[in-house]
Amino acid sequence: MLHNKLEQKAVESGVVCAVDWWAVILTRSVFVFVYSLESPGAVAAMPVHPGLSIRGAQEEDPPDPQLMRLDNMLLAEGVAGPEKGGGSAAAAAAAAASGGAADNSIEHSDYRAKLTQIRQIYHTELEKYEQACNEFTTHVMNLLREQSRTRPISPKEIERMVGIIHRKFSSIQMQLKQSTCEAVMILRSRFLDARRKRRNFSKQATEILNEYFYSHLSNPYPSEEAKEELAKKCSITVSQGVGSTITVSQVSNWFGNKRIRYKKNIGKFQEEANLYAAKTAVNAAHAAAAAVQNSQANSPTTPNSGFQMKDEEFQLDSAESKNTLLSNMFTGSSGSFSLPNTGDMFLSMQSLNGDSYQGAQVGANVQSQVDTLRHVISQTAGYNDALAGNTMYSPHGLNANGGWQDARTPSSVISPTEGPGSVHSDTSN
DNA sequence: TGGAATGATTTGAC
DNA sequence: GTCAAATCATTCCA
Repeated sequence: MLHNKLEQKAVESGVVCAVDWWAVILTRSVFVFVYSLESPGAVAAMPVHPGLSIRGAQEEDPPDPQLMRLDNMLLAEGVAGPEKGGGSAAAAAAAAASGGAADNSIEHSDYRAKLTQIRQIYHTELEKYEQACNEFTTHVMNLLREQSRTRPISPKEIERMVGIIHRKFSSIQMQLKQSTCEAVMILRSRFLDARRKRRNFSKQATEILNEYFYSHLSNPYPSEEAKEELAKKCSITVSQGVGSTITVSQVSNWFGNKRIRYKKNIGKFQEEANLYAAKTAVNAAHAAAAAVQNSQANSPTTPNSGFQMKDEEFQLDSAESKNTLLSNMFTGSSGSFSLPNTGDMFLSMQSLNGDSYQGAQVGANVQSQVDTLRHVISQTAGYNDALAGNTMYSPHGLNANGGWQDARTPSSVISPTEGPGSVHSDTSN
């Protein structure tokens, strides 16, 4: 009876209603933030009510499993707990989950910035909430003190009232944490969705990747260094909007997809393979010519001594004049080329590869291009039975089981114009 | 608009 | 950890 009267008085004085009202106010900020992800600026317009508090209740109440789950989640997401660079841990986790893109892309920093905002809102509201709870408890205690003048109030009664307040504020706290978790989840899903959103690579990027793939057809497994190099090369040419770069994992994805799809449908990729093989072969010819010129210039008696073949060292002008034999074999740049005498062609490449330059780096450097040319030759000459075991003329380096020969010991040549002479060790395997 | 192409993800083996 | 394979999800294009 007395209790009912007291509660009624509390309601009349707006005490209990205020608690429910606070539940709305305190959690609104977080919700508003979530919706403001779409329309930033709305947060600033929201009024903020002065606070409450309930620290005592948190210490006294038995741990709520749901609350514990929320706490753990907020900690894991980097919202609760000590600040570590504005939730960078969560951002890194999200980046890792999205394919290991450890780059500081715009999207990444955007995610971090928004997570920091959520964290700030959460802590501000939590602080206000604790303060408000303390004030509110004090207010109720004063009310009880007033009541004690007219009637005796037992400690049990006081305890019960405080308990009611604490439970109310606990539920508010739960709502705040829930809202924050939802905000983080929404942000995260949008962030990940945005990354999942597929964009085709630029033509140049695809060309670079294809060039590498077809020039290493016998073993299309680029090393980490090669992947990095390719990613770097591709990023230069990619223009897909702000923050669009090709990462190492994207390069890995690309090669993974390419290997599978090539193997599944060799016929379909034939033309493409020929095109790139021809392209690479011309490059190889140019490189070989440059090597010849270089070696002659450097040391007439000891050819090729100390020669290092690299893209930037190509001497295309002289290559043009010294390799008309090979260059003339390819007509146009569309990939359609004629091989009137594939045997001769192969012989000339053999001599390039082994005979004339045996033991020299030049020979090693053009090895992959020779492989590519062999592929062209074999295709043109009708060596289509790739899986039949003719490894000499295997157009794609696939073994009889359908796997690439020596797939676990990849060649790691950075540039299609480089050869096995500059093989990098593939630490990933 | 439907199918092809393609980048990303998942799963399981190693 | 990487890989192949299957699959999903999106983009491209006739």
